Amino acid sequence: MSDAFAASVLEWFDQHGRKHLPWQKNITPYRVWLSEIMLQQTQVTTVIPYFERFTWHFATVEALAAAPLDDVLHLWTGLGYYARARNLHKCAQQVVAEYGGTFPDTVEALAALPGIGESTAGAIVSIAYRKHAAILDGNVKRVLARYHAIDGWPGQSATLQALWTKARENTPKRRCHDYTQAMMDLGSMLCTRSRPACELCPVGDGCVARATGTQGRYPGKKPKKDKPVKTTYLLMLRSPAGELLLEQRPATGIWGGLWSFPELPLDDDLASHCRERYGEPAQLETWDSYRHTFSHYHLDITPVLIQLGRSPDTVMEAQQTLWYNVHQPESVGLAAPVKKLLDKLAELGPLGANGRP
DNA sequence: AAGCCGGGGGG
DNA sequence: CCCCCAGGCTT
Repeated sequence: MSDAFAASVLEWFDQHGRKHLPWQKNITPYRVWLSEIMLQQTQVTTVIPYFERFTWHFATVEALAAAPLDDVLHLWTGLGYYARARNLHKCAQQVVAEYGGTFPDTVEALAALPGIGESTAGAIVSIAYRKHAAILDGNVKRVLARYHAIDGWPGQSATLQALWTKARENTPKRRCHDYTQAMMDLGSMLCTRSRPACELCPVGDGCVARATGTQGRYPGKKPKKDKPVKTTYLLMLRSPAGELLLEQRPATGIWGGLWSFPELPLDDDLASHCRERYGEPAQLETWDSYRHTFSHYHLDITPVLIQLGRSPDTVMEAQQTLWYNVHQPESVGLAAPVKKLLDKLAELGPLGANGRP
């Protein structure tokens, strides 16, 4: 039963599967691991340029382990879920310290490392080491949920267990590495979220969802809850030399470890805050606010450009600060909205003009 | 079991 | 606007 399923999937893969993605060239455990971490909750087309930059800067796990965390976060800027980058760095250091720079080859040992869960471990074992292991990523969940008509949201443990059981049952001993890749290709190329191409599916004959026309029901959808809206000023404090003041955020929480503009609650009196803190000759320019959406809330941002008459005597609080030169960028991690604002500030020109276009 | 954690692509 | 993506960690 499972053999027939795998055989059909593999036959389709030989003809139509993807075989030229960057991490499919020069396959090593390091490169497979790096790609799998980047691909967590992130689409292939988004990951590709990041993967290229990362492997260019860090060709080996030793190089990654030896790098400053700020360099890692810098290269990760824009990818999101920055805990992945911090765990990536920590994991590299553990692999070097505990395994002499060679990734372990079992699901158990891999899943004990930071940032590697059961599915990512299975992908490394099967693809990099060509040993028997199952995966269960978003693609495989969708394929199996439809094929077996498994009800429920995969976030529920019962649903997840049912999917894992099917995933393990269907994974063949032979050509396991190709099967792993094939299932991900099947999910992303044919068994798509909307309008799946069932006519082209190699296992369409046995698919319960197709037979009953219920592809849209699987996998079960996550119960949605309305996201709260938060608001803030982002203070773009610009020195006479044109540099911007950035603060490093705490290691945990949103944008953990990244550098960002000082924030001020939208309720506060902007003018008096600046007067008290940065001296009178400051010029304020409030930009149009815009919405940045996270996975669990909206953040309405109002940027404020504050041109300082002189550099304040720093030492705000215990927080780490730096003056950022938009024309000679530091190698630090930046939140996406911060990077966008810095890019916009760079376009405004060397200095002088404190107005927008 | 539920919440936290980004940003972007596509409908 | 909506959805969800090669998930894992924390509580």
